[in-house]
Amino acid sequence: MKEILIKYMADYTSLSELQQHSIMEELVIEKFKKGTYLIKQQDFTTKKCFFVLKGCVRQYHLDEAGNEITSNFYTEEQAILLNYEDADHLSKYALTCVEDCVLVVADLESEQKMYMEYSGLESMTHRMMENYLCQTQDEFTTFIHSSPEARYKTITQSRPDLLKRVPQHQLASYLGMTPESLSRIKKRIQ
Amino acid sequence: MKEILIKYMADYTSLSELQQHSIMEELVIEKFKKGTYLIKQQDFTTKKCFFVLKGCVRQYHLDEAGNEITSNFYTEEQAILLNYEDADHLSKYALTCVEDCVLVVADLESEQKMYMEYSGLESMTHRMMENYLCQTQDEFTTFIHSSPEARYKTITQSRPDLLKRVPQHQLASYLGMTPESLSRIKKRIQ
DNA sequence: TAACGATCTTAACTTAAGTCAATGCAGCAA
DNA sequence: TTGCTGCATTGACTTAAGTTAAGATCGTTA
Repeated sequence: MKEILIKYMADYTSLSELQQHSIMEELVIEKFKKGTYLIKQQDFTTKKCFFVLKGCVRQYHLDEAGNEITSNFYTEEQAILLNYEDADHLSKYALTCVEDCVLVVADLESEQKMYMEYSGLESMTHRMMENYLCQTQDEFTTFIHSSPEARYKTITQSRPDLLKRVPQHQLASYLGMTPESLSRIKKRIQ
Repeated sequence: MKEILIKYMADYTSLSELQQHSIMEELVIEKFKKGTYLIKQQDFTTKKCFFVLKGCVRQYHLDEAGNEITSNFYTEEQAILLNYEDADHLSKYALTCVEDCVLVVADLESEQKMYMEYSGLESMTHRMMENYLCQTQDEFTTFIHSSPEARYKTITQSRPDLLKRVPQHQLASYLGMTPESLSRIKKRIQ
């Protein structure tokens, strides 16, 4: 399991192998059963983040009408940053395990502590964050300029595994369309 | 002009006033005429970033069919991170000044140098980046789950200034719709 | 096994947005 | 002033996606 992290870090880090291993030892790795909530909408929360080693986590919230709006699926090697911008510290989103999961779990204190301990670590996560941001902006652009059908084709290419792992109606929501539309699109394309 | 930056930094920083001012002195601030390109699509580029003190910068690219796809407008107090993920270091996007602009200009070296010089600065930009990422993800979610009309209404609320500052057809592209649709939507809402 | 609920599909209908084309309008240059 | 150019509006038409509602399928549990 840990080799996933090692591999991931290797792309970014200027840290020594020794440091990398020692960091790994300090990380909190937890297992969660399918259906578990990592956090619920409106939960009080301090800063938290996760890194998916195994499994699939869904991020969603309920809109005014009470519909579930799925905003993201996180799978292997993806980082989850929890939005907690509001002054009240109540989470806008819920995070729930679509499958059994193995996650690295971190909070603000543990993160700060590690940054103190390993100089160079913060600049590494900083760079990871920048890349993640740019990638998110790219996806934003492609999505916003695509029809629902084009968005489905894109996801088919970029994350084919999701189609198998996730219920259609949740995927439809993630793609910004109704389950009926997604069903029709699939039929249209064969 | 600089008070904008001071104000902005104040929200994030743990740096002393003295340090803040000294950082400000080191920053490169440049003026650009309306129509100037900060970077063109396919330009070779190393890491660059900007911070808008005054003016409006448009980010766009040409799609396969040769249409201009506008992906962002950056205005006062917004940071521009250039996407340069590709190994070839060719910029996916163009950045052009919609108005006369005053920008903080930074590149990878100057950034690294400052981080060395002022400990605590990197963790500040790191936090800014996290917030920016979460905000982008939020926008992504609202946009993807909105109709073109709803997106227009949202922008009307969140960035009313844009409607005045930017040509309609570019705004339409940014909102992921045709200029004709935007025109009709405006008429519909009055 | 049967029955229930949840999910997915299908169908009929409505509507908003895309497409294509024409017109209107403003700014600019000759 | 005239005419050019680019942008915005309008109209007619097409189409894909939303809406509503009815079945079909699947899995779970009693």
